[in-house]
Amino acid sequence: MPELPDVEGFRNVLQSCAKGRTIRRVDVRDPGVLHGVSARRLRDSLEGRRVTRAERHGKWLLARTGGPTLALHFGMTGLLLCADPDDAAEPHDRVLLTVGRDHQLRYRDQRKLQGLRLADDDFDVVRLLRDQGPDALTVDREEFEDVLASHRGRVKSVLIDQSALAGLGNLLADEILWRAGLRPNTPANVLAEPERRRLYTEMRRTLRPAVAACRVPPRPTWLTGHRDDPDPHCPRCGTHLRRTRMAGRTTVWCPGARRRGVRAADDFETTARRARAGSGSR
DNA sequence: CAGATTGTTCTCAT
DNA sequence: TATGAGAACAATCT
Repeated sequence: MPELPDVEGFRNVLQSCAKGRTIRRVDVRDPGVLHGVSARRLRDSLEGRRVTRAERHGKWLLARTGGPTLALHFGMTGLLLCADPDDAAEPHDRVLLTVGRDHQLRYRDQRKLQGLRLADDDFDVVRLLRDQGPDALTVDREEFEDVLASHRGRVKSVLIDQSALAGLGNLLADEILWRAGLRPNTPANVLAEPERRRLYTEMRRTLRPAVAACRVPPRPTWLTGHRDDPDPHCPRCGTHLRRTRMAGRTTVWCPGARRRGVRAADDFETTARRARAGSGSR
């Protein structure tokens, strides 16, 4: 589940739950989620330290302490929540961090595909993020277009390749390509300038509401709202949606006419904006 | 029971 | 060197 918007939500959880508070207790209930660090060393490194900053790069969440940094990755099913330390933990709560007097961060994950790491210092953080591309939420248009121009692979593969661009997952990539009216199997480096520009614009237009919702919202006007339908149709043009496999992931796309669909989407957003502005000013 | 899953990483082939 | 396919990882659901 967790893609950039979800992790951005977890960053807010981390921020509001722990920022400025001291880590009083580290309770590793399942060491299976720890990577490269023992439960003991994690505890000894973190207990007594204060959480100073919550940062995110791509799908990585970082809890800075001024000394070591806790790095969290949520795989497909992970999440972070803030609870009362007195509330009973659930079976999939793998690590509990009691912060301050009455807050507790809980790393919960049904599976254990990813997990927690400890970076001893800032060099370690750099090492951890070394292979990550620019963050999808903050990358500027020029750099984004450079990413496209420098990859010959299919544009969908490039969008979900964390070393090319960090943060997008399977749902977001399909959603953004659909909005931009581009086929996922197009080689990234053959996209013309207007297409590259459109892709960047639609990435931003998709990310903004997704981050606000802390997920890719399955709205009726979005591809994501229909991709799991038994007989999925395009919410813009009604064309029967195609499901294929690309880069090992289920890929949903609309084989219908393209420019028309893009305008329809633009019109929808513009109309919605006007409606809001109108109702607000009257 | 087979097959699927919104993530990453590795191996092998092209 | 770059890219793609497939498997592996863990746990659950259809």
